[in-house]
Amino acid sequence: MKRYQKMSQLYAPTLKEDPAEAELASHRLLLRAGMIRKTAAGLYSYLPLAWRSIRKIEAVIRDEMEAIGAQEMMVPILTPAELWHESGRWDAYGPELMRIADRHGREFALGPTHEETFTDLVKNELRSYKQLPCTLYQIQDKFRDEMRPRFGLMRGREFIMKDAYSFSATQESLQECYEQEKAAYARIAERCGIYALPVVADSGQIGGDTSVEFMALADSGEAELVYCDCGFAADVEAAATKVPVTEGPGDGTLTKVHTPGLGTIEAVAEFFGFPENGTRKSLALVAEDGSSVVAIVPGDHELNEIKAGKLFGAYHLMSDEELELAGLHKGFIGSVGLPEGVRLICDESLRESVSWTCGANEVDYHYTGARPGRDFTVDEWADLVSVKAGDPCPHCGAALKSARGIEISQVFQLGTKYSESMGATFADEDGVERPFLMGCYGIGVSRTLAAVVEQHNDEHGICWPVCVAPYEVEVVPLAIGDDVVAPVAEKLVGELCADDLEVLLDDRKERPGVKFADADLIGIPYQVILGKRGVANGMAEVKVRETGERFDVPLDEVAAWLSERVAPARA
RNA sequence: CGGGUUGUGGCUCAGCUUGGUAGAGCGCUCGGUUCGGGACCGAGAGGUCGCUGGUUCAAAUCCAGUCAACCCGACCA
Repeated sequence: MKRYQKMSQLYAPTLKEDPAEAELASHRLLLRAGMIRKTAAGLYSYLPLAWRSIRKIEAVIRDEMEAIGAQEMMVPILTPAELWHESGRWDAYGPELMRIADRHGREFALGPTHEETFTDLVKNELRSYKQLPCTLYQIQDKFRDEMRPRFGLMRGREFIMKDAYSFSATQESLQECYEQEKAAYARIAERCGIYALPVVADSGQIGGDTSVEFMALADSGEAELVYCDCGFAADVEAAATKVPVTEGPGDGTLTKVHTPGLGTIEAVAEFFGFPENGTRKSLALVAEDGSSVVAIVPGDHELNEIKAGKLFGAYHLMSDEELELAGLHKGFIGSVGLPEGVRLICDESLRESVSWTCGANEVDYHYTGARPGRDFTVDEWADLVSVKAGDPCPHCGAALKSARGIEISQVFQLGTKYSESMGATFADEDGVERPFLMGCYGIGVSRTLAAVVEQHNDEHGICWPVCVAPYEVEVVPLAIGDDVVAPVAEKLVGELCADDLEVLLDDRKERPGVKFADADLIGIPYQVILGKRGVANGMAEVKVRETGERFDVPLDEVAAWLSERVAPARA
């Protein structure tokens, strides 16, 4: 027997107009539906409706964690600086780590994640391989002093996260823990009503399936990813594939061509009547160590900033002054005849190509038919490009598609990074002390809520999937003050509660239009509309929020009708 | 942290250029009429115009500083 909530008493201040501060659907609708309120930049209060959904998401997580044997616990949000010094992250984490000092001047950090705390916790108690593997987790507020908090719950400075840490004796065991978490994460996303793809997040490791992010597909997502029907998906920042390259025009002999004013890839390609892919894009940059570099990629691709960062450190593209100083000419940079002291680094995809079209390092001239090894020397071949839609899938070769996504969770194999630096060891079968092999697994709980809304809304408001809806059914009696409808609503609500349905009753003395608008905005999955005429005929009208379908159901069958549909849809 | 924009009742905004009694719509309160898709009529309440200083007889308005928020960028389980 459930209790029901009267809307007249519900703290859910809905807004008729869009708040000026909100751009994203989730941000706008959660505010308008009276589910969240901003307390300060990047800090949000969860009002009763949102909190019910959050608790449902947490319930799904708890269920899936229990199923794989992970144990829930709780550590302090406040973490002593010593732990961060041990791992080296007090300095490495940077300004994003929120620091605080107590009255004695002792320093603490508000936990942005808890590898240190959990590693420190277990290192004295998990002493033997016999106790392993062990996975512990918590659901707790996390703090990150984001440079730019935005998009409501999507990127806050304080947010709810489930974080799990596994401790294993062997790589095989770590792999197993990791796979279990990964599988659980896929089920969690699905049970929360989210369409998410597991995305390769770090391909820098050779054969590296060491980190996967789950991306809820949404145009508003901050991450760009490429994916393939074969199941491959990767963040464009991390994706690597063999980018196809076409040879440029000409017969393969080095030829200097007058190209007055053609300083862009587009103009050059048009001039030669060749696709942009047949040209070579040259970028001049200054690496972190101050050295000058020319990086060359296929003309129709972009230099990947993350990959470049790994090669060149904190680099920047040359300004006009720096170009001049280095003896380079904007729009006409190329591989042939580079000035002394400029390193030439070219993308892997170009290694087999023997007829390049690129700038001549002379204003208003390009070369065609430039051949590496014959006409110029490449100092280094490296993976430099951002993979884009249409490039071949590295697994099956089909054309990749691109999409945007919201990162809702991530699983990661840490190895011994923390256990080694913090001296967390156990005794193996031979009595030898070894560092734990660790994994960590995070889910952005509050972000998941936002992602659900991003994927389930229309022009009228939110369309909650049953599994995470604040309530399952909203009963909307019309005809205010009518002495027939009100008692019928009361009776019906009693029946629904008896069937363990979660019910919101709109008992407010509002006109029908207001009730309908709020019902659609808040987005409870099933609306039971009780009008004067229908009730007189013993009928209710049930509206399915997400599809807009309407059903006329006899009053005494409504509870059964709803139970039949709601129960199987629960998470 | 760089670039841009904005701070005026609970919300959305006008007024500022050209200084002179602080406005509208929505929301809220009371009375009445209405009642299946954000009603109407009437009567009200509610704002030191982000903050500090300056100019002026006089500042929401002009000037300087400062704080905050939002957007773009860089950054980010």
